[in-house]
Amino acid sequence: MSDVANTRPTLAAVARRAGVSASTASLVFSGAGPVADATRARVLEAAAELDYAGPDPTARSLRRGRTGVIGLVTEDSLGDAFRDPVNLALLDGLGEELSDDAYGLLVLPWTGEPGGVDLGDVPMDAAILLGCSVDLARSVEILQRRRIPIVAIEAPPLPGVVPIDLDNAEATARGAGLLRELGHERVALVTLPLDLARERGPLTPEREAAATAYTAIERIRGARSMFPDAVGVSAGGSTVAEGHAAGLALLDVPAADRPTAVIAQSDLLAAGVIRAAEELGIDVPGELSVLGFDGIRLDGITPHVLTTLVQPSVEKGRLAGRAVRAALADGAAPGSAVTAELRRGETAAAPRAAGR
Amino acid sequence: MSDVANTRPTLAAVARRAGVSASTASLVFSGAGPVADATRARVLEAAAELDYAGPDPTARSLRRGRTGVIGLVTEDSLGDAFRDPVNLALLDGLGEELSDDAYGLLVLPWTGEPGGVDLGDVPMDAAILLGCSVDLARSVEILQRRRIPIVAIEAPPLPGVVPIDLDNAEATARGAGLLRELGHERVALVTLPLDLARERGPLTPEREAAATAYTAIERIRGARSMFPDAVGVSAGGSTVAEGHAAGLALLDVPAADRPTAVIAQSDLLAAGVIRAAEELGIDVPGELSVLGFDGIRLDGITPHVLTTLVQPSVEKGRLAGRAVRAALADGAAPGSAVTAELRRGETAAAPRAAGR
DNA sequence: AAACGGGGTCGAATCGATTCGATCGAATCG
DNA sequence: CGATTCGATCGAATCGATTCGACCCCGTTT
Repeated sequence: MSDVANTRPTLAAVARRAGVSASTASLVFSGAGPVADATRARVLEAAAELDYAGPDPTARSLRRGRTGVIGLVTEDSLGDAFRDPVNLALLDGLGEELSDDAYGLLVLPWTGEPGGVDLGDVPMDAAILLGCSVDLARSVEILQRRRIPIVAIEAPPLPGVVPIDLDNAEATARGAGLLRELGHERVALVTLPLDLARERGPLTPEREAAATAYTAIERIRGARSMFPDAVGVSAGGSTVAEGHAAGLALLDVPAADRPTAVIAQSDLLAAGVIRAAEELGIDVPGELSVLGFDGIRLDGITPHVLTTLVQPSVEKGRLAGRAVRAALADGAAPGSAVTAELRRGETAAAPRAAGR
Repeated sequence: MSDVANTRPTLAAVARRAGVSASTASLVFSGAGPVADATRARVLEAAAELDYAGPDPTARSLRRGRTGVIGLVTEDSLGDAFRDPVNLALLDGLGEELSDDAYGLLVLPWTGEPGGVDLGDVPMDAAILLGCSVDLARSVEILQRRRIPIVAIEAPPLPGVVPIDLDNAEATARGAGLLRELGHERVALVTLPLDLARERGPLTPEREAAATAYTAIERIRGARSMFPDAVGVSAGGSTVAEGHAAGLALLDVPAADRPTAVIAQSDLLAAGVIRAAEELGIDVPGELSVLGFDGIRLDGITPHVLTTLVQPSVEKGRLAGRAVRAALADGAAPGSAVTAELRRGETAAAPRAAGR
């Protein structure tokens, strides 16, 4: 009652007060091991008297070698990472799997270099890399030295990293194939940001070569497998506004130079392109076909059912969650791959169907 | 090279190999204290040889008493918490403040009881409560026992908890006042979920009395200060779809029974109500005025500029971040309050303006 | 009645670092 | 040239718990 007043009580203090050893007190709180009812009651009473809040999580983590925390590394700012509906769906799946084991999700925006979080300094049991580019390799190394299991969602293959893959290139190729079948020849691309700089602007061979964002690169590759010479514009993010700007850049030109189809790398970008077309008086799909990617719900954002590649976002989250759990339990880690399916919506048709 | 092969190397091992004491090796990595260049080099070399990844964050946390983690407690599922644009904006503000000190944000969905995360078991330096209801009081107690500073955003006042408040009741009253001035008398409410159950349905005195969601309660109170007898419907979430459903419930009735204005507790709900009105052939604002709350961007979700109460969401995040930093630095914690401002948009007008 | 078994408790080692105070040699000062 | 100071390093204590093996006592089994 004298020196314990100010400082936080410890398990040892509780044990002393209850007249038992620290080991026994520990057993009371952890639930493991047999403890006589009378003893348990005495310890709990002592704890209540001292206002003890239970074992310190940090100390427990050290001893047990587990923190109960899983890091989610993103390359976006905190807010932007979750502004993408695909990531939200992924979070749903992830939450489903992780909540069972009461894991907490530690969101770590990885900005590149300056003063940001050093992945090596963060206490966590495993890491999930979300939409991370090639630059991350160094951080991956640190985590691996620390023997932390890593699950990467749509990342370039790295040794020791469990991949959750999406057939970005192949799926895009399938979508592009549809456009080709319909008879399109002048096709333009609207891509996701190419790198951490997120600079928007026309796609040049140099910029493409310097790109680091894996998903964007793969989808470009898929599109180019059908339309090798397609022109394009890179957006500064996956938003309707960015798609709108990109759309204007591509479509606000003499009709002869205008593409007859746009391959957008996300549904939000596609919606923006469609909006731009509407503003310019270009009929979709009559004069312009638009292909999206993701298959998110576009409630009221566009009146059309988008022609797009529907990816199983929630499932990706579940798979990532399961992979983490498996890695933590067995040490073994099942990688996996999912597939996006082409949905023929209402925004793709044969070129010049309007009969000009 | 023999027994060190399998297990993770420790600072002690590195020190031994470099021929220095553990204390000196620690100084090398922490940067504190003077170390001779030659010694430093030797230690780093030893570390490299052993593939040492730097001091273990868990051990460091225990010794230092700091984890570098801040808990963000929400009552939604992982995904749903971030589906609300207001929360995203808040995250932006929070990230701004927290990234400087390289704090990680640990997202903790608090589901109530079953097997979810126990807030007492999570290693964190401070906690931010986001949109949390009265039920949380017990968890708050645990955190306080653990001497963890708590910042609560829009929560009922609790002793020892730093509040970041919004004038929900007063702002709503101002908005309702506008409707009254315009001449409305039959006004209906569309509220946010009343509790963790999120049951949708008509507002009854019993349900209102049993409500636990602070923000919803306050906004109802504000509305009732102008329209004591307003009928209402509670939604199951802050989404356009929920607003749409609520709108249909309120508006799909004989015109004589229909309210002339709806006070929605969020912009998304308001957008849903407007959509429902459109479907029913009810003109907004001619036959129905709609008031929102939040002031988010509703890009293309509705053609109108919403009449709404614009709250400074990003600022709330910043304030919360600053409060956390202050609490961690000084122990002192500045609470604060922000105000929502009425924006007269295009969705409120005098009743029956269409001249029936 | 001796041996056995097991529930209940305790001591001591351990998890991996940080940090305070002490030590020691060398450089600086008067 | 002796005294003081400063830089570099080390030992030992500490952070707060968990856990393994040992131990004791008492009820069973044969």
